[in-house]
Formats: sequence, structure tokens, C-alpha cells
Amino acid sequence: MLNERSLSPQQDCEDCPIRHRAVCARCETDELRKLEEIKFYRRFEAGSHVIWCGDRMDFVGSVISGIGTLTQTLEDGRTQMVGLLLPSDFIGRPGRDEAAYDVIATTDLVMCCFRKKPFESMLAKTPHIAHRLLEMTLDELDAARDWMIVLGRKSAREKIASLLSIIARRDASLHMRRIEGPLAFDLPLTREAMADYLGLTLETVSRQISALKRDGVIELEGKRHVTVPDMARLMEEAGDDADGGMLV
Amino acid sequence: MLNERSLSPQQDCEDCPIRHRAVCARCETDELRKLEEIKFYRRFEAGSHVIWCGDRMDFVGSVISGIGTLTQTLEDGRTQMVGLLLPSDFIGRPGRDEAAYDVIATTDLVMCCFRKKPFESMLAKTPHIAHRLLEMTLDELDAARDWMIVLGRKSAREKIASLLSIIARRDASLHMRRIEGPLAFDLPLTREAMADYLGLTLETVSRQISALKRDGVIELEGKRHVTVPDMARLMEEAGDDADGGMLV
DNA sequence: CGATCCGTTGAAAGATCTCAACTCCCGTGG
DNA sequence: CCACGGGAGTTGAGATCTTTCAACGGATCG
Repeated sequence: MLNERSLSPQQDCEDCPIRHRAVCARCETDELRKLEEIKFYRRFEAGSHVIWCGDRMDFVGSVISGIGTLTQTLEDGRTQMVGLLLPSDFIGRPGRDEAAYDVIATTDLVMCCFRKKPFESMLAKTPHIAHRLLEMTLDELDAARDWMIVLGRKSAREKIASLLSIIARRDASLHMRRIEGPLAFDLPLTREAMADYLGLTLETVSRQISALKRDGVIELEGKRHVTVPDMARLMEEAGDDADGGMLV
Repeated sequence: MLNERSLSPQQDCEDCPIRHRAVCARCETDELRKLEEIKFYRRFEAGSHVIWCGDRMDFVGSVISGIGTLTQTLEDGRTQMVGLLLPSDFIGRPGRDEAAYDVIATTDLVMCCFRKKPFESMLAKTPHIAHRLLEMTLDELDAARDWMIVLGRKSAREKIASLLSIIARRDASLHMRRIEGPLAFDLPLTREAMADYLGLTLETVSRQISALKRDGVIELEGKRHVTVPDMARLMEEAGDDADGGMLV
């Protein structure tokens, strides 16, 4: 791949920012050391493909920093985002050779990778990894299912509010902020990417964001910086004040 | 639960119809014997709730026969089906106590159940089960993601064609038929359940089924028996002649 | 400066939903 | 035996929502 470079210094796993959430979260020191031996870092530039759908996958790995998307495409070009990749999320499926989706770096992305074969044999020998991977996969399945009701049953306005509340809550949890009081964050996605996530057109996304702004549900500085004065109001607009689950 | 009875005779695992596809598929004879000691069968009548969303779950298990649905509901009553449960599918999430979705028996349903605690300790001690469960969960995740593009990007007609082609292929694989030539099967879902699966109203489902019939893509005898004269044509109508993945 | 990318907005077209009426089938009870 | 009622499904007409097509604004980059 052209738009990718190796990072020279191997970071120490103990100091890794995703140490406690990634697939290696449960590993003991000696297990970490074994992973350290087979890991390598890769950097992907914003906009570049990490993996092409249908290509042979010879590695798996965790997102260390940056944001990526999992995208599916129909023959006539319609696309649907089927997942957001955030730091600590895992890419690649043990036991499968071909990628089922396009993986695209939305921002610059740094990944901690393992060649597939060595990782699979570690997986077979290390229950701590296998358990954590099962747990993460179950969480992703729940998130995917929670997203289905957004795609299938929510109005455009509710879809936008749902996405904003997910991003707001994730951002709050990343920065250890409480979700009471005003929240502010940057949108990591273009209008088009939001449209692909929500099953809308980019024009509809733009209109609904304008409408939420007009109604005082959100405030905008520039195109990307969002302030939510009242999180409860936003979640009400999303159609489920209970929760919504995903990516919390 | 009122609408449920125990089945008296324990079936022998070796003769189980889902032996080779369920969570126990990889187990050796001795492992099966241990499962046999802790398993119990439950029957649910068509239309009854297997699990209520939010309830405490004290068991997990596999569908042996019949069809169930996984359903999610918004506060105002809008519902979205997030999964179809077919024979060999697994219900319940190790490590979680509360059900995240309603599980409803669409037809009479027979399940092979395990109390959660004993199953979890088996899971920890039996890599054959853990691996199979991971594999099944990854398959479900792929299926959920494949469904997202149906919900987010396909027209009503394409959605119906997608659902019919999934059911047709599953039915063909169950009866070991080739998918060349005409296929015939019964719809296991009401129009309303199809609507909940597809993110449509039941009227739209009805209209699109009528339209596909009018256009010769399908034939109908009564309301539920469908004949597909040309599977390739149906898949073309579904918008992805490549495949579509789910539930194959 | 011109090109390009991202985003906004308007107007008309198109798809799906909503509301409503009606059919068919089936089981119940008089 | 038949009337009745309910559940499932179909169809029509109008309302509503989202998309489509198109024009335009602002920022950035060579």
C-alpha cells in the first residue's frame, strides 16, 4: 500500500492507550510479551483504504488512534456504513481469509497489527484473548442490532439526533466528562459519511442538522464543531430517551 | 411461563438434528456427555414470548425446531426485528444477565437449554464450545451487517425480494435442493412480521408482494405458499445478484 | 485565479405511509 | 347449521417525507 508507513519505535504494550479495552485487555504480562513479539504498527492516511472488500486479509489488528469506517457497497454504487471503528476496536475475522467489507481511514489511523496465522495460534492457546474477542464481538453484535432500529424505523431527524447523541456520549466517555450540562465535540465524519451511516442522502443530513440548529437542539461553530446545550433534549429528539446502547 | 411445557424424554445428543451446526458442533463425545447432563428441553407455543426484553435471563440455549424472532421496540411502539432465529441458532449472551431484546416464538419452538451458570463454566473449560460460539457470533455479526444495507439503502421492492431470496435459499439448503430451477416454500412470517423485519409498513409489504406476483417474479398459492420460477431473477430484483450473505 | 471539496438551500418528483374500506378464512357459540 | 367476530391480507386515495436535480457559497490548494 502506498499511503502507509511503518512506525519505527515499537510502543510498550503496558503504556498503550488502548491497553484496557482492546483484544489484549485481559492478557497477563507474559501473554502481553508474546503479543509484543509478533505485533507491528501501521499508519494509514486519512481517506485511504485500510482493506478492500474481497481482498485477501493477511493481518488482523486493533485501532490505536484515529477513526475508520466499515462500508458495504451494492453493485450500482449505493453504499451503507455498517460500523464505525474507534480506538480499541478490532479489525479482521479469525478463520476468514477474505475481507467482507471495505475498511476506510476517516482520519489518520494508527493500528496495532498481527499477521493472521500467528494471531490465530495465539488465540487458540490463550483463553484470555479468546474470551475478550468473544466479548467484543458480542458487544459489536448488540451495537449492530441497536443500529438496525435506527435504520429501519427512525425518521431523518431522529437518525441525526441518534448519531449525534452517540458521538457526544462516546466523546464524553473518552474525556471522562459527565453527560449532564453542555457537551461540545467535533464531528469526525463528513455529511456524506453521516448519510452513509444513516441511510440518508447528504442533502437530507444537511437539512436536518440545520433544522436541529434552528430549533436550538444543537449549536454549530463552523461545519464540524457541535455544542449540545441539553443532552436530555437531544436524546428525546433521538426517539429513545432510555438509551440506544451503541458505542457508549 | 404458562404457555410452555417440559418435554419428557431427553433426546440423545448424537441423534440431535442440529448436532453439526449448533454451539455444541465441535464437541467430542465426552464433552457432549457433560452437556447432556445439564441440558433440558423447553417448548414454546407459537406467538408466545420466549424472553422479555429487560428480564433476567437465567438460561441460554439453541433452537432445535421452529422459528423465532429477535425484536426491539421504541417507546412509542415502533418495532424492528433484529434477527431471525432458526434451528441451530443460539440464544443468550454469556456474561450478561438481562435480555436486550424480546424473543418471540413465531411458530411452535423447541429449545435445548442450559442454565446460565453451568453453561458459563462449561464455556470456560471447553475451548471447543468457546470457539464455536465465537464463530457463530461472528457469523451473526456479518449477517446483521449485511442486513443493514437492506434496511438503509434498498427500496421496498428490493427489500421484499431480499427477504424472499433469503428464505428461499435457507429452505433450499435445509432440504438439500439446488437453487437452480423453480423453488417453492411457505412463508414463516406474517405480513406484519415481514414489515417489522424490513422496516416497512404491512401495507407496503402487501403491495410489493402483489407487484412481484403481477410481474411474474413469484407465484402465490394462498397467502403463504410461494413459488420462485427463476431464482436468478429474484436475486436480480433484490439488487445484489452477487449474494447478500445472510442466513445462507 | 481556477479547480475542487464540503456544505447549504430550493423546488419538484417520487416513494412510502396513513387512513380507510373491503375480502377471505376460520373458529365460536347460539 | 348459520351468524358473528376477529385476524390476516389486499387495495385505494391522499398526505407526508425523503430524494433528486440544480444552483450557489465558502474554504483550501496548487
